[in-house]
Amino acid sequence: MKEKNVEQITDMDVDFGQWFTDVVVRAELIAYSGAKGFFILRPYGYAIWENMQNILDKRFKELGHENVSMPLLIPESLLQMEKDHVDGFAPECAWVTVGGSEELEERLCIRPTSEVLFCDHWAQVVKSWRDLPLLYNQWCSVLRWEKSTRPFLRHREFLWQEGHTLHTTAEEALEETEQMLEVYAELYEDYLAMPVVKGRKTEREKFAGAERTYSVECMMHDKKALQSGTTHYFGDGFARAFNITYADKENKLSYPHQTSWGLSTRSIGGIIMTHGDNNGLSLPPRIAPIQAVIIPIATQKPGVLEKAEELNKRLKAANVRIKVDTSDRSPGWKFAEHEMKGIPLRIEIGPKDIENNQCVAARRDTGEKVSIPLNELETKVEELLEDIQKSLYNRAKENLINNTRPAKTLNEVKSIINEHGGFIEAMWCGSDACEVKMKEDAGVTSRCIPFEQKQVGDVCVVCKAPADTMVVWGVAY
RNA sequence: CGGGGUGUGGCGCAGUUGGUAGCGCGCCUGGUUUGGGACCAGGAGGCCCAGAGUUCAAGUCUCUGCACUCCGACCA
Repeated sequence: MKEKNVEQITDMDVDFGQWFTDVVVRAELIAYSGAKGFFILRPYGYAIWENMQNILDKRFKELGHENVSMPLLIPESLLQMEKDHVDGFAPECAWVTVGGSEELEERLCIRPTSEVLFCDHWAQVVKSWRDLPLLYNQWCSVLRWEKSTRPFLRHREFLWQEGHTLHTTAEEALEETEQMLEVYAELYEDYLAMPVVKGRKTEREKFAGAERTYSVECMMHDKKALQSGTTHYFGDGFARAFNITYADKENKLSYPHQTSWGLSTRSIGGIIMTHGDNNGLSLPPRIAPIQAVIIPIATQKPGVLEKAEELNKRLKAANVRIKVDTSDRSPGWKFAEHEMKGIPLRIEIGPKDIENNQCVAARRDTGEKVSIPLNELETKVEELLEDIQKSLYNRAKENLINNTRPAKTLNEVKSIINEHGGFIEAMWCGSDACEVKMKEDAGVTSRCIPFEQKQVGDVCVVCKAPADTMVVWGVAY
């Protein structure tokens, strides 16, 4: 595709960070607010989030989850009941200390995550094995006082969903943890056209207070890793800390087993950095708020607007998320604008087309233009959207495969990272010291221990002790 | 929290040796156009980030803040 928009969007090969910022602002996904790290999700950006919400919310409910709403504020004493958890989150909490003109007796934390709120509530309501499992989810925003902030990738306040569940057995809770990871993986692979690496986090990288953390990891276009969704298994640690007990079938008081899992608007940053190019955003059809835009050419010529409206009605009836751009901008302007906004398909209809009983469709992903006979409109558009979805996925998958490399020695890791970046598959002995060494020497962190293991060696990439665990390493966002 | 960058109409920028603010884009009105960011005419819009200095005079010089942004360290 021809290079355009250079005045407006920084070339991604010149400065990927600036490119990203340019795209989110120019495509009207986000606006900066008056407070650092607090971003405005504009209608177009929010619409992407709403589509994700719809997909996930439906899945959650199919799997038996119920939505709830927990308070925004957490009393300090409550936050402190689980030691690892408070150690993990206290450094980035924001506090409410004054109500009206009164200094508060106990300061209140603005939730950075809501585990303790659920625990406190469950300690009161859970009585019997008949009450379990509890499968809860909430859509909300949380606050973490990040030091450096970026649109989508690191907000101080961000929108997410957090699922929290309580089970009678460890097995059931673990199953839930893995099942929800699978739900996230499906969202990424099937809807966002983003291939994922599924796996388990190391001790060092796991969630504060969790016994196990799983994640889906994605590779961005600049070959850095984005942790794209996490699920946690807590065992009965929180239950013990918060004294959540129930009478089991033998009338013994027992501690339930717990999970939590979250996915945030960060995923929108992932879509941008996976599919975007120098012309702006490029959205997978299944998540795009507008899947195709009709551009009438020569709108004053008789019949053009009417024909455009007719195509609009037909495609709408075929459940395509479609809009007609009847504004009085020039066609060229509209082409560039809608490309920047990542609309997967553009449909041009002008006097020449009407004469030939056709329209012209242009793909956002490849720039390719094809003529479509009007009697095949619906089927061709659906085919094209499907094909764009697939080809975006395939392209991202290629990027992931081509930039994942095995390494046997620390030196090899370093040279791969310096030369190519991307993911590195290397064996690991399981020791924290070796993980730290990877970070210090090569600048990479463990992304996850993939479920799909490969034997890329017999010994730890750092200490040479026998190792049978393969870890994926990378530079993370 | 460290290092860099930037603060002048909505956005991007000019602004000379200090003399009281301009350009492009965008926006509004009308008209002509329309197959890759069209053209003409008219118009609206500014406590020059803030505070304190220096000076007859500060967008410009000097301090001190603040904000945003990028890159590191830390985290979804």
